[in-house]
Amino acid sequence: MARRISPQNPESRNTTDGRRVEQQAENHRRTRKAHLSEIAEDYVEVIAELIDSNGEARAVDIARRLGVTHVTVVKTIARLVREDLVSTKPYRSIFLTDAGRQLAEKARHRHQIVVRFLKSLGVSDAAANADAEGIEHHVSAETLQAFEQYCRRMNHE
Amino acid sequence: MARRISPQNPESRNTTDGRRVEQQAENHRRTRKAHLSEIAEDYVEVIAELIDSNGEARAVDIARRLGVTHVTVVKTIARLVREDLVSTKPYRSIFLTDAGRQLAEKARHRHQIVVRFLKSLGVSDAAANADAEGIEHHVSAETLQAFEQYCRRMNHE
DNA sequence: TATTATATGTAGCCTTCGCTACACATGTTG
DNA sequence: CAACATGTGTAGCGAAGGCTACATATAATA
Ligand SMILES: [Mn+2]
Ligand SMILES: [Mn+2]
Ligand SMILES: [Mn+2]
Ligand SMILES: [Mn+2]
Repeated sequence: MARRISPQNPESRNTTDGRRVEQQAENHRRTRKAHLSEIAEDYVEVIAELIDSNGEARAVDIARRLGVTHVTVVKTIARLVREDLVSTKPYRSIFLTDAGRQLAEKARHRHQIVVRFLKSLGVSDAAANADAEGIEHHVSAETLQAFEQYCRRMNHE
Repeated sequence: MARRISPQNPESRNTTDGRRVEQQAENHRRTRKAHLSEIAEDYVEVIAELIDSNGEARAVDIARRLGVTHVTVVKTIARLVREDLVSTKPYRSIFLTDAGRQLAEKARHRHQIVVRFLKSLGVSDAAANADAEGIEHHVSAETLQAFEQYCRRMNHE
């Protein structure tokens, strides 16, 4: 049983199939890579929100909003500093660099569109907000545009 | 500048705001948790595919489809064994447990719905397939239902 | 101002998912 | 069956994101 059709046996290794498999791998790689930027996006998004509403972003507030401890925030912020998305001074609050502000703006924009889209589809506010937090990071420009278009169509009728 | 309205100053700490912040934290926690199951879902999904098409799932094939090395596969499979989703014997291929099969079925189903939904929205095949790989893991039952409903509406007209 | 509450920072731990390098088992083929 | 190709396993590394415990700094207040 369990006859071996695959690896060493070329049967399932034709070019067509090989291309399909490579495409699948590429999609998974993209998704994994997206996950690396997810956290960065959520951080700068929350930081931008805090700066808007409070005038500044402090580690405890970021921690509270992300549901992690302040230690985790401090460590992650260190990475974001390395990546030139935020800047800090000891015992002072956290600032966005130009790149960080830009990323935050993009993230916020996308977040809003995804939420609006889900609501337009008939999803409840609670579920829309919850799901958007994950979905937002995996939406390509093309898909985002489709979401926007759908919202527009819904409103203009 | 940068007046301090937040932490030690109660101004932005009323109950309403506090609840909103707690909700936001909960959404982020959910998303993080979802990420832990993402990889498990992708693995069992790919394993199920391979068993269907090849009669068995081997580490190299899983690796090829996920775009990682076989070492990563072996290590992750070890975790899935601990979690009772798959089983292995040394130098033999990889099998799904009942729980694994069940999860794979759910993952495949969801994956298909998300892809169909995106295509129905007008997204290209390439983008739909790529984006679905990430989106699928962040779609609640409610949202999935909304996706299905939309597809049905599109077909029945 | 002294005390207390809150915020920030640091040390050190864990887990997961990646990788390379190399050893060993199994399958294929001359 | 011997040689070679392919698959599997293991050792050991790194980066990230979590955490607790504890030290230090800053802010609020008695
Ligand atoms: Mn998010
Ligand atoms: Mn967001
Ligand atoms: Mn996936
Ligand atoms: Mn999938």
